[in-house]
Amino acid sequence: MTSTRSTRDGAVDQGVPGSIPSKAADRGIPEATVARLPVYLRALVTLTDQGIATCSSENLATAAGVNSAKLRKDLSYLGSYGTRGVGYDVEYLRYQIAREIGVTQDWPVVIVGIGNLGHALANYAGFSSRGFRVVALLDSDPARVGKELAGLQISGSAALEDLVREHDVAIGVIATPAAAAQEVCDRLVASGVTSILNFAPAVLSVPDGVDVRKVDLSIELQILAYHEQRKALAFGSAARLGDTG
Amino acid sequence: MTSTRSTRDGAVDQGVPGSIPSKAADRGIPEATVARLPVYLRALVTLTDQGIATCSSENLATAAGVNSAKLRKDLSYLGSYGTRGVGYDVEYLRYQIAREIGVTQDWPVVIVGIGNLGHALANYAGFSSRGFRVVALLDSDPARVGKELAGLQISGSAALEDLVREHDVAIGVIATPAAAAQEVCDRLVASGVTSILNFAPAVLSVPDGVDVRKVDLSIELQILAYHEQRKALAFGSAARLGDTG
DNA sequence: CCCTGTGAATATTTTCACAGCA
DNA sequence: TGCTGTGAAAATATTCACAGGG
Repeated sequence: MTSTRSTRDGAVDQGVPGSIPSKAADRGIPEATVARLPVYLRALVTLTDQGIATCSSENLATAAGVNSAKLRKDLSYLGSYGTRGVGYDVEYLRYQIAREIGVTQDWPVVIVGIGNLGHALANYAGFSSRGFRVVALLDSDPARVGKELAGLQISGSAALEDLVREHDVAIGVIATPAAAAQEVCDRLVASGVTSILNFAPAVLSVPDGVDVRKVDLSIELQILAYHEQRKALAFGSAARLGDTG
Repeated sequence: MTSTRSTRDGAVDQGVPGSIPSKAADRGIPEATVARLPVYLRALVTLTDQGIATCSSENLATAAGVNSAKLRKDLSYLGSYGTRGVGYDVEYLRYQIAREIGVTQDWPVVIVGIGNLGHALANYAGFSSRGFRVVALLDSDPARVGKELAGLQISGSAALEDLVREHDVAIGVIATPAAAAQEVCDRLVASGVTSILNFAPAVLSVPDGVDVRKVDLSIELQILAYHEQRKALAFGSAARLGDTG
């Protein structure tokens, strides 16, 4: 470990120069809560679509798939946006959460690697509707460069640095094969990207201050397989199968 | 909450009939550890590919992107597979983890919803190489039914129940639009599926004993956006922007 | 009353630090 | 000696349970 200390949320505590460490300015929301805010946001949008204007913590918790104590605790980190005895105004809470997450503004995003998955990501509608705008698609395969996809022309990878700077991109999506991921990551970071969503099955190493989140299909399946195996052992021939220990 | 109690790992504690609750039989591995085992497994495969036969916890931790204390603690739940003063035998440890996860056997999987994403999932190579075999592709769109993809013919959704039973499928992948997800989920569960990987942006409700994992692009992006916003506030015009508090 | 917001109690996860074995 | 395996401590996260405002 170096002398820079990681905070709870995996970001970096660099003792920000002119900042006052007052409780209000440094409203440190727990990472577990941050990860659930988008879920609440989506649930609130669903409620709005159903014409529901007010909801209790119980209603919203059900819609979000959590229990109401957790929901209330999570919301308490943002402030007091409910009314005791009544509940929450759906629109108002939705706006407050969107603002807290930072999706009241639009984030430009680049996608690198337009194979099967990159293709699907580029066409994903939820992107644009939720505060993100795909501004560039990049691929190193000359056969793909120049093709149009989701209203954009696929650029060659040489254009990466220029495109990131031109559009002031802070968030990059990597959907390349594992072997290319680290190099792409390095180039994105060098160009100014400070958040990366990685779909490549590789561990990325990045400097402090850069956030990486990883989405990995086969890891998710393996986690399910573990639980399946336990269920099978529990119900089937008890503790016998394959246990050579 | 009903009277069945959830265990730490989100599965169900049904007081398994004939099982002995001895420490060895009920090797309850913490969920956080279970989620990392596939990462270690992949790192070990990478080390093998590089011709490395032995590694220290430090080596493996670096390859997996965690710290060595965490790695050793995690591995300690599986047993003592290392050698003090030496390290771990890569092949041996790889096999032990694969067995613990349950990927020494092959799991049949169905994918429901063959749009952009389902298409990409069906073609995903990592599937077959990691203990999973796609045995059926299903879609409700007649225009897609009958088309061939990744060596399989797409079936109409009416065939769901038969296919699940025929192949004894325990794991289902949902890649339909949100509106269809719950119905598909219900049908999968009714046919015998007990683990679901959900790519649809919807909260699924399932009976006790069924595990659901969710993968959601826009949630991941929003989590990154939150941290981006914090970084921007920290470095930019300090704590002023949009903070009307 | 009803339902939010929150301290306090529990549970889980991570990290430390070192005993103990090859 | 060097590195694993693990109790104990610290940090996080979840749940309980109830004070308090509308």
